[in-house]
Amino acid sequence: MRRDIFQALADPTRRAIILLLAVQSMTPNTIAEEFHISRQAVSKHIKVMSECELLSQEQKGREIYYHLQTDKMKEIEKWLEQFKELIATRFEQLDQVLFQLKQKKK
Amino acid sequence: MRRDIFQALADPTRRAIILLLAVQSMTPNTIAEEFHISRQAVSKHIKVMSECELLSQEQKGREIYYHLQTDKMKEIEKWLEQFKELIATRFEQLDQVLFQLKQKKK
DNA sequence: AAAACTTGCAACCAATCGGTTTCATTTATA
DNA sequence: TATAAATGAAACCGATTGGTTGCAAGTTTT
Repeated sequence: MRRDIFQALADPTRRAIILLLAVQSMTPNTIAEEFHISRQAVSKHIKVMSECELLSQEQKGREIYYHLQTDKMKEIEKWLEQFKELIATRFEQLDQVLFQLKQKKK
Repeated sequence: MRRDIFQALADPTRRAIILLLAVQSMTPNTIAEEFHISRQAVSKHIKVMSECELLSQEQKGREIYYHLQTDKMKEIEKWLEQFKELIATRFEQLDQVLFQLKQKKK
């Protein structure tokens, strides 16, 4: 079961959990209170995010605090950068084409 | 069937198609040549991306050229910005806490 | 020691996903 | 005009998803 941060972001509930944990590390119970789904459903979302190393856990007595691994989000940014670079080169190519057309005119 | 650009990005094949189309608009057939899946499978990926308005089509005879709507990608960036802002405020809060601790010491 | 709390895991379920094969339609070409 | 090409849509399939309920295990609290 290959996990991927893009998959982690695909679900709206998980995105909301990420934003929650971006502000403050929390336990599954307190996270679940924010949504209208069961504690176990939240637990499954946490599992998905843990599997792609987006979350780390810290046991404190019988509670577990989940921390967001903010660095992992850079993978998204990295992909977006790659994308933007391609767009940029596309425009460079277009510029080149337009320049050549201009030359021909002369 | 609510579509979402985050869903569009969730599949690795679709991400590859996006990068392809970022360079150059293409027809389903030419896209399919790049992958080891059927043309129809590519067609389904295109459908998903069209449904969230990430692609637009341009009919040219019996061919259809698919164009990437690059603006749509900004929704991802927008969400990422929101995320980064929360992280920033978290550090501000941390700074505040550290400052208060320092004051107490005095 | 017993009861309560916090959690993860397994079993189950309907819906969706990513792929296939088959077919119908439209457009270009022989 | 018959044939070939390009595409989308539908039916089907096994795997995965996002949810549920029930349960077991560890930790506090009484």
